Amino acid sequence: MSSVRVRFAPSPTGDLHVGGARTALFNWLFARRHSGVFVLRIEDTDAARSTDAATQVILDALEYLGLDWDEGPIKGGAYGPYYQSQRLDLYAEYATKLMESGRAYECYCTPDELDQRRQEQIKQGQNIRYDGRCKHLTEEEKRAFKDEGRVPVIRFKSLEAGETYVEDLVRGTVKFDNITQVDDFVIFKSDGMPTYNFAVVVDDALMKITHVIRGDDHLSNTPKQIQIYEALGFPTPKFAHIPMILGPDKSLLSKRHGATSVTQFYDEGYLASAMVNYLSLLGWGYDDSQTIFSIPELIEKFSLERVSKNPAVFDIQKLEWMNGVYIRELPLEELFEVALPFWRKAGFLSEEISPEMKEYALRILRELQSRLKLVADVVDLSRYFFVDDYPYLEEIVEKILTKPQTEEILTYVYDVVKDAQALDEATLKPQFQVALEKFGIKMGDLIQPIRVAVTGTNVSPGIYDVLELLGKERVLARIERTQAMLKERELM
RNA sequence: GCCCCCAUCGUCUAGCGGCCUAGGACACCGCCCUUUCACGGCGAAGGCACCGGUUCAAAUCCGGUUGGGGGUACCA
Repeated sequence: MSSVRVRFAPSPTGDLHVGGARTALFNWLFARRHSGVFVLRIEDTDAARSTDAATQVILDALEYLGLDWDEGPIKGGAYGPYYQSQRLDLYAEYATKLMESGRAYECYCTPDELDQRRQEQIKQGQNIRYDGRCKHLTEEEKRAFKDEGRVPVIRFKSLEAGETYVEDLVRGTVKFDNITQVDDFVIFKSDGMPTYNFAVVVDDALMKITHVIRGDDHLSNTPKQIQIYEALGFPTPKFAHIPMILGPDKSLLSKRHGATSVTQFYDEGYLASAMVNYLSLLGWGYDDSQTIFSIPELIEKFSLERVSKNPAVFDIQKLEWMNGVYIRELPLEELFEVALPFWRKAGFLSEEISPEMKEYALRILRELQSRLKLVADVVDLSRYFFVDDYPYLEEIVEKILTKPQTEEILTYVYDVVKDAQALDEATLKPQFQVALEKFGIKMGDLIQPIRVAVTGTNVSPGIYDVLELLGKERVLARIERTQAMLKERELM
């Protein structure tokens, strides 16, 4: 049994889209599942749109997701180069073979002429296809065109009868009519670059790709590619077309639906484990009860047989939930590592971190862990732990600190804290209970004003944890700050 | 226009002729826990697009309709 070789072949024209990431993931899982080889190939034949920067972004995104490739950029391999722009002579070689065997020919029609004829075909309700008029050009005719300054393209001479069958691992056998569906398409552009449908075949064949796993949008192109494989005498690989990813409005997922690039998700603090898990569920499912899968589990359980046929809507809420699940499972030390860049960026922590500061940060994370959906949330949720001039949420002050007795309650708490041995629940709670009697209020009526006073908001971890973390000095200062703030408001 | 693909709760999906009164997860709603917010626990609501067949029996098979998606480039 020959070993599995699959590839992911992005074109470096922008960020890595989640659709591309999902395709890369399925290929990677398939390779790992079958102890095969995962090849990364950069399809940069569109010179106008491809950039080195975009290539780097894609490489970074794959690295972040943990999708390591066995052959490709940086790594190299026996079937390189892995940039299409460096394989031009190969494409020329195989195009020449097709010319020599009579399966390709020069076409001198200009884009304008082609477009005009296309419009005509549309108007007449005909199939849109190349009419083959350059198929039998004489040498004189070619010379005449050249003298006009025309630069030819090379077209593939497609089959003129019969049907082409795509044996798809996800969809079964799909039949295409050769006459109406496969025309003499361009394989070499006038700028000397191969087109996708040609280069992809040459590369996949030469790189010994055994399974082509790619987006559904390529299904219609497959018969063209199969005809090239056959014309060149290459064995055809197995195909598996996986469903598209859509936005909430059921149209193809794109930038206007919000975050769609892997880089954006990385920047917002999504864990790679959550991204991979979520992406794996877009177009694939295991059984009726499991949704959380570790990467080893995914590798063990992934199979093309269970890939679904219908397009999947990208559900950001489910991704967020899943990210929360993985954050909660993270050891505190690791959570600290991922939170650190966000804290630094917010200016809460500097480059140098003392052991005491790290200990403090770890204790904060212990309280915040169950409250995070995105790692980026850690900044807003921990602000008052790091800055003393934290903002007061106006509507919360209005709601909580304008109640009668607030002044007295704060003063009472101030005195309790001032004399307390420790700011833990065991010490404080009995004292607070005394206050309940004294003011005729419930625990919530006591704790909420304290919370707003020391954090500026009505949302925080348990109050005893907050007070203890803040420490006596800061708690007293904050109560004073709040009292001063309230006094000022009265004057206004 | 033509061709191809697809069709189970709002969303992702389980289901591959009888285990289905259609299961799970997210979201939503209610309750519990509770000092707020989360977490956690419990519960409710919610779907086989439609019409014909085949069959003793269909969400599952076949055909059509409708709807959605993709392709039809000197983009990939």
